[in-house]
Amino acid sequence: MPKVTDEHIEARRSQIVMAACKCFSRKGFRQTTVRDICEEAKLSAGAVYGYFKSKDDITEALAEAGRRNTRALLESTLVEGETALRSIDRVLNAAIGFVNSEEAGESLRLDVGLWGEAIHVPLIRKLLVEAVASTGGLFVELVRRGQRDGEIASELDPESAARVLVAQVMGLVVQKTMAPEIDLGGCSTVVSALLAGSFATEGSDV
Amino acid sequence: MPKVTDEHIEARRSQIVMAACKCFSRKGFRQTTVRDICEEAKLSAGAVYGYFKSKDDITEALAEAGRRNTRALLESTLVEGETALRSIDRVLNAAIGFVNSEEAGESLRLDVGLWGEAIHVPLIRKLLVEAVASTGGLFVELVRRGQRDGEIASELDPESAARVLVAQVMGLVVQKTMAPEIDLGGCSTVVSALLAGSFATEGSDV
Amino acid sequence: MPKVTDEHIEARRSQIVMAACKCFSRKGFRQTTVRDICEEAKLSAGAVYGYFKSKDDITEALAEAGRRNTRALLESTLVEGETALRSIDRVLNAAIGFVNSEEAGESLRLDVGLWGEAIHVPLIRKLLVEAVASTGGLFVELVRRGQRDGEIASELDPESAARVLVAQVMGLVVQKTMAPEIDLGGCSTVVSALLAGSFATEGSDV
Amino acid sequence: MPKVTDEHIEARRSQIVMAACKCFSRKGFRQTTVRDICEEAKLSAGAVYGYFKSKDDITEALAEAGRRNTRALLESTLVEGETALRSIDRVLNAAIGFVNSEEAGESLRLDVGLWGEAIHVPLIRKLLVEAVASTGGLFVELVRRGQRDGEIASELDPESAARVLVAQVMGLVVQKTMAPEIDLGGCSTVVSALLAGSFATEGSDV
DNA sequence: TATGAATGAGCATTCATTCAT
DNA sequence: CATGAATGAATGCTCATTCAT
Repeated sequence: MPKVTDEHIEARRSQIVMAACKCFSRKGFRQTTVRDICEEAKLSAGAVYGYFKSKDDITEALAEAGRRNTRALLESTLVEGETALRSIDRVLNAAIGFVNSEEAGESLRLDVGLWGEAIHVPLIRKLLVEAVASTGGLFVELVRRGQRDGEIASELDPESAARVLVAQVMGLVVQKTMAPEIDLGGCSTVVSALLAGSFATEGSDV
Repeated sequence: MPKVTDEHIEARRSQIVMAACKCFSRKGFRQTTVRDICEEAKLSAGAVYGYFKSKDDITEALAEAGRRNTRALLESTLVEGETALRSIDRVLNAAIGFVNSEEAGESLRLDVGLWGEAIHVPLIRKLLVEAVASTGGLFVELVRRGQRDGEIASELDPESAARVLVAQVMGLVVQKTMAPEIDLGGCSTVVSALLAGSFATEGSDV
Repeated sequence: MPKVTDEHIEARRSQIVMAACKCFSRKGFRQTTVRDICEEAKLSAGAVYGYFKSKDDITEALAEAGRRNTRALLESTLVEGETALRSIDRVLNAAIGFVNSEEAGESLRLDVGLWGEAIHVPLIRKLLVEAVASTGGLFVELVRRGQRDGEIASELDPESAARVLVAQVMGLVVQKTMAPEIDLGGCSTVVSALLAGSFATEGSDV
Repeated sequence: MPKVTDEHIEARRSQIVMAACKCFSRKGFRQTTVRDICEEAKLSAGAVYGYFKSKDDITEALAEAGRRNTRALLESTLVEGETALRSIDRVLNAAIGFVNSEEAGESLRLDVGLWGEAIHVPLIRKLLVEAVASTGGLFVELVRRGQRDGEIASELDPESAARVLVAQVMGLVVQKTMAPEIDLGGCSTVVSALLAGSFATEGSDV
């Protein structure tokens, strides 16, 4: 019974988090009631409160789950034995491609909602900062490798570079969420050009 | 029935919007009550409802005001008789500098909160899309001029380029809001490098 | 100036009462706001409160005005040199005819609303009781004359008879107000039959 | 999840309706707050809103309950094997007797309040029209039987006659509600006389 | 007097949370 | 463990009334 209990607990928690996920991305945080989540999870209020101690607690679990997903998504994109610059370009384009896809909508709305929520819920903020650090960490490593290999300008701060790269995608997430009808296709090309140094033409000066 | 009426109305609306601004950036949308706004504005509930017909109405006015501010901020940064590429760089760096500054915190938190809110409040979304379009419009023009002058790669879509540039700043806004302690100083350098084509070293390949 | 003032006061009060009358019969008491009345009267709130000290005060003035109208209406129906029974029949039928008419609707709704209101507003109740007494008084006199002239059964209590006669009309008012589409035409005939003793056939027994 | 659910729901609804009934007849609709009802029902606001979706919803349930009561009251008065005319007389007198009784006061005030409310609440009006139709239906049948048996003048419209009979009682309800101190004793006699044709003396002419 | 902006107590209603079953 | 009825504080909003101009 003890073993079952543990898995059972995880299964239930996950069931609730997924329900909350659907509700939040559908109606936003402000408008989602615990009742909504209960109905979506086909569980009674009492049951939900057996697994989470408050609505904010559910939200936090959600943020945590989101962080794991994002990281997994990014890592799956990496390819062995590829130059760092190429990896950065590939990961960025994969991310933009995902943001641009139809099926990403729900999770994107959820993310943006979470960012808005983070402002006044310290724990969510903490989780989000960790998520950015975690994602950013991957870029930091790539940038460092690029610099070591002489591909990336060595005077740039790797942390800042990673931050800029992550920010690029985050900004596009916000825009796509605001106006899902826009097509991010051309943006990939622009980002690649920026990375490759072909945004500005040879000889022009900043 | 003095003639002040019209100015008076605007003054009051602005007073309320500013109060809401403070409250929202302090506690978030979900947590700010109409009462909070009334207290911050030192006005009674009845008075507030004489100028706005609902809490959401206030939020909309807030978004509208934000849009005007952002646009004004950007335009003030432009300098006559400068190459397009330089202008883009200057505007971007000015924006990042602002985001990085202490005093921007409140308005940044407000923006991010608004983005989260936009998801399920169509009017806010509309306002935000317009704001992005308005800001982006400035970049579109700059990119076009840059292409005309042979400074910027002509095969890039100006709209997408503008979107990418705006996204860059938006992403940094989110990050700074999540963790106000981070310093965006190095990011400016990275962004400039990206624009100038010196992110990747000569000869490296994407 | 003093003379003018007095007439002026009366004119304004009447203007307000008539506006309230329209509003009440249109939206009911519960739903009519002082603002509604002000708008209908094209007067400011301050002005209205200069002539009446509260919303209930307006309502009372309304009831008072209604009482005067009803009495005047009834008296205008009386004809000199007619038997009492005939007069009763004529007045009753005139009343039912009025109730049945299109244009009576507004004032009917107002009356029924007033009756509902009377329950918890003592002064309105008092005014209504006086109105019934005043109207009833006319019937009491007619019944007494009918009894003196041997037309009406002498063992009946004139007060009760008057009450029954007035009630007859009041009940029809309620019904017509609930369902304005019903036609009270046949009711006149029935009431006349009851008065004339031809409701039950000769020889039948109660 | 015990099986009590259904009965329980009905019990609670009835408890709330009865509490509302008390409050409404005591203070009128305009003055009764949901809080009053909650306190009278010894239930929390949340509980009340679990059984009714709005204050108006409670009012409607009240009207519906009233309709059932009235109909039941009337039907219990009917006696088998009695002439129609006698039945009409008996029912009418029973009704007037009830109206005249001390304990009827509360339900009477409620009715009159409901009539006033009906004016601008369509559903209440509908319910009331049905109630009148339901009560009237009983009289329509009696009148028809009376006409078939030659007791009641055949040229009278049964529907109108029923309407007149019901109106008679309704009018007395209003009067008694306005002035509970009046005694309706004599009115019964007058109504009987009208039915029996002995209101006007033999030979007098309408 | 007339105005209408301002007041603020009060209202109907919601919803996170608890707890007896 | 699960249930869902019950709680009640809190919310967005209204409106009778006042009062400085």
